[in-house]
Amino acid sequence: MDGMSNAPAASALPRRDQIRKEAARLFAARGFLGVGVDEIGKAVGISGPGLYRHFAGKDAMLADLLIGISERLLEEGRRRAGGATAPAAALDALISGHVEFALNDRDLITLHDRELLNLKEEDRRTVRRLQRGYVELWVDVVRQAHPPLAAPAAEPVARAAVHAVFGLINSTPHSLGPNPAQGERSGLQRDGMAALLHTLAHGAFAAAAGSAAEPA
Amino acid sequence: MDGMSNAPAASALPRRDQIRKEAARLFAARGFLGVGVDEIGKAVGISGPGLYRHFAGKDAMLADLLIGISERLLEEGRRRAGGATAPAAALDALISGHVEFALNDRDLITLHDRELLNLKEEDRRTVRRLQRGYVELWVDVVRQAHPPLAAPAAEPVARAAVHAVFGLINSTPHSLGPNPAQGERSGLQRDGMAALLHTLAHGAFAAAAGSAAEPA
DNA sequence: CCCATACGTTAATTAACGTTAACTTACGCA
DNA sequence: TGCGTAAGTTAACGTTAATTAACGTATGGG
Repeated sequence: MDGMSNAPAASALPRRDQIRKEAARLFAARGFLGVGVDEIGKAVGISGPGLYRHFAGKDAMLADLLIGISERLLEEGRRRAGGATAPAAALDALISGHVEFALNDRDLITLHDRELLNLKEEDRRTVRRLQRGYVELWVDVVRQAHPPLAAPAAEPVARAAVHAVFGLINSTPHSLGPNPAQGERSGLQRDGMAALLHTLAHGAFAAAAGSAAEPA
Repeated sequence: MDGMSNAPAASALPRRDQIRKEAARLFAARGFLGVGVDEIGKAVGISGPGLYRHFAGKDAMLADLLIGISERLLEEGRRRAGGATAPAAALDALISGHVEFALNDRDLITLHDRELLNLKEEDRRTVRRLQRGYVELWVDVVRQAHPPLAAPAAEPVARAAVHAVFGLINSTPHSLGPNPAQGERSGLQRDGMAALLHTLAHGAFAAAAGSAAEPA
């Protein structure tokens, strides 16, 4: 009655994960409504309705992807922020983590803020709750790391700055080539891009703190 | 044979512009493929296929919107950059202009980088050409305003930073409430948001220049 | 007066898509 | 051995959506 007692190491990925990966790629490339189930099936080597053995429907695939990445972002963010000793180090760790996400899981980062509107109400609420938690985490850490933003009146500023920095880091899908698969990047190497995003994010927060310090 | 010799001041907007506005709002809210022509028709007071008297098809509406905003961004950007005396002032003017766009035309900014994949090949090429021109304009100005980025090796850095700052400024749709129509904002007032985005953008570019100056 | 044109309407056409049904096949295990 | 279940297959169903056809109506100039 368990159904999956042993983890099959024979094929690289379990079917379900294989579907997740291909669906994410296709949704990111052409949009949730622009991709048919037959196409997802073909991408994993089965055809069309065979997917219904693994997911309840197309909606369920998208929900699985968006909830999954939202959970992982929040969990990893909490771990990193909690593992730091000083606020500045916590912020640094959050930024590094988000940059890693944006570079490693480009498809999911793209879907994360592009396809939320295609979720059914309940799943959308779930994702939004997780996202809200993630934002709160960042806002708290940013305000601790940058004292001028800790003033009560500066809370909306800190919050808006966090959203803006998300937009900044999540911009990588637009600024890199079409998809991972090459060693040659369009210009900047992967590590260079990570370092640059890190720097830009810190610069943005520092500027926000500076302007909040002298509100004139 | 001209068809529109006089500009009708009777109704607020000509039908065509009315359609543009409502289509942009609906596409931004639920995605190009998630909106039917009947719905667009109802939003402007006519029903369904009546739209075909004004646009060749649904694709043509999206193309019109995306090409239109790309042209206006590039044109206004060139005007602002050209009207400045010093590179720093030119960059400042570019940032202000883009922030104004993001705050005034949220729907179009959203569509601009979300629905490009729903364009037919030819229109997509047109939009991309305009976008490329806009990016080139920014890259040139940023490198003049920040000498460390003018080094040949720093060109990819400048380019990536420009994309990142676009992501930063364009994040406003996510960080503000659902849509314009209220005087009360979710937290930050409109002018405060404009000032903050301006500050964040400058901070990011300054950080990029700083890191390029000491590549260790 | 009358007809060409702009602007709509509703009905019909056609294609695509998500999902379900009905039916195989391989296989672990009592 | 034989049965239950996981995992597919193809065919059918029902819906939806974009577009086109066929058909009205006002209007303004010749």
